[in-house]
Amino acid sequence: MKSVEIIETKDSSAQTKTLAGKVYECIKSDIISGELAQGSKIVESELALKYGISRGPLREAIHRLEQMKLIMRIPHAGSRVVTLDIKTMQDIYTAREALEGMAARLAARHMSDEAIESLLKLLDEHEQAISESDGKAYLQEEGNIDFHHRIANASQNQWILENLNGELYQLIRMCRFQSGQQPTRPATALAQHRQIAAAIEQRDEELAELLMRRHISGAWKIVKQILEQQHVK
Amino acid sequence: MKSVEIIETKDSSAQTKTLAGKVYECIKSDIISGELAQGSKIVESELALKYGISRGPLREAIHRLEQMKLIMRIPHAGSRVVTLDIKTMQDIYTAREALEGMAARLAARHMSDEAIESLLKLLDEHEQAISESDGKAYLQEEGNIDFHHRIANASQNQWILENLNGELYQLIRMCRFQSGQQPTRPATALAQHRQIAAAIEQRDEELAELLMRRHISGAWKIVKQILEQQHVK
DNA sequence: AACTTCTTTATTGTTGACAATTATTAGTGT
DNA sequence: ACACTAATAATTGTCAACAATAAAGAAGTT
Repeated sequence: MKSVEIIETKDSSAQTKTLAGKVYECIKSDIISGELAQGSKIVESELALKYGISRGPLREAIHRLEQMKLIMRIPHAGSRVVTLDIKTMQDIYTAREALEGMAARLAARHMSDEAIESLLKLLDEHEQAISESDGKAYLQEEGNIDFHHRIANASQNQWILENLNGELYQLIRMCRFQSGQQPTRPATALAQHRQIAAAIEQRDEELAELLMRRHISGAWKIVKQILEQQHVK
Repeated sequence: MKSVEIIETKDSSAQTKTLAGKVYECIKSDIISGELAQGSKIVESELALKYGISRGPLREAIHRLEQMKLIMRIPHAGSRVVTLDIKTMQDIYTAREALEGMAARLAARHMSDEAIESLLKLLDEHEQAISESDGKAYLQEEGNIDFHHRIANASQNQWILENLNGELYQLIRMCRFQSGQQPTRPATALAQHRQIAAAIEQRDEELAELLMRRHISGAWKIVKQILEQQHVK
């Protein structure tokens, strides 16, 4: 019986002020980490007891998770944790390809010179991190996310930003987490990141979008192989 | 004091079985139609009284509207109807351009021959409708939506489909409704639709995506002009 | 008069009990 | 033993009262 105690993080500060928000974060973590198994049934009274709150705020948390597509719900019949089959993940990656491609195009258009410089510096740090410890790929993974976040931010498109950092990001993270994927080919990824950054630096919108889309569709091919090896239908 | 009574429609049948679902549909209509003005404050007890339900389900409805981005909410401080400024609408249209462009690409890949034939037939009907009554543009507007829906469906991408028909569609509809936009240049739109359909028929993914993106970015330019004329900041 | 602080008020967040619905199980007939 | 129906239990949906929080207004100080 764990009680609700969350450290306030910058991206969820506004949400965690309420009980529902805190529990939402808790359950989200449990789903993404697999503590709540895919396809398992969500019983409101059970979870309410587990987190030591009443069903009201818990219900709200569940609804948010439903909107985040981490939970499937049928009226009067209850909710289940989503099951990530290959088709679902392909749809996610395809949507991400479209949106993040557009984000790269917009970044090439809007990104400030200082932000571009900072981005290039970030890539240098990544290179150093990779060469220094080619085993510890964790940092590279974090850096990977960082890179993509910066592009999304630079797009200055609120809708695209929210969807990339919200729904799509959570589902991809869940997929990575539960299939135990280690970052593949960090050097290749870095090279592609450099190409994208260069295109942005040259304000070449067309190229930036094209390269980002290739980068993501390439990532999907690898993820797909891993999933197929694990007999995920 | 209107009570809740909704005719079940196919796309919302699963949602309207519960009180929260019905009220959600009601409020959504009121927001899109402008009966609930942009930026106006949402007071829970007020609305609960208006619709004759308790605050529980109403709260759930509000949360859904928030996820649909029709309402902005701040914890402990209440909710307001979203205000559609030009930047927001531009973000929406840009996201739509990316997603529907991808949808057109996927449609060119996956659409069945019968569906394509049916699509071409639909366009013939549109042509007839336009020439018969070039004043009544309402039908053309409906048809426009129908065309885009078919492309989205043919993409067979669940995520893209849900977002195009959900969030993005509602916000664009709200914008159209409240700025009193009449369908502009139905003949031009039809011609572009024909081009897109032709590209799909030829299974030319690249061209289908390109044309769809041009089509939507063109539509945005017109919408933008209208909004600017109305001094929407 | 303007600013700060405290009090009041209005609104949201939370709770536990109750109603409605669905899933499960027991019972009956063939 | 199997299929169908009826009673039962489990779970979700709804409600109304209570607590916590933030906005609005009054009082006092500089």
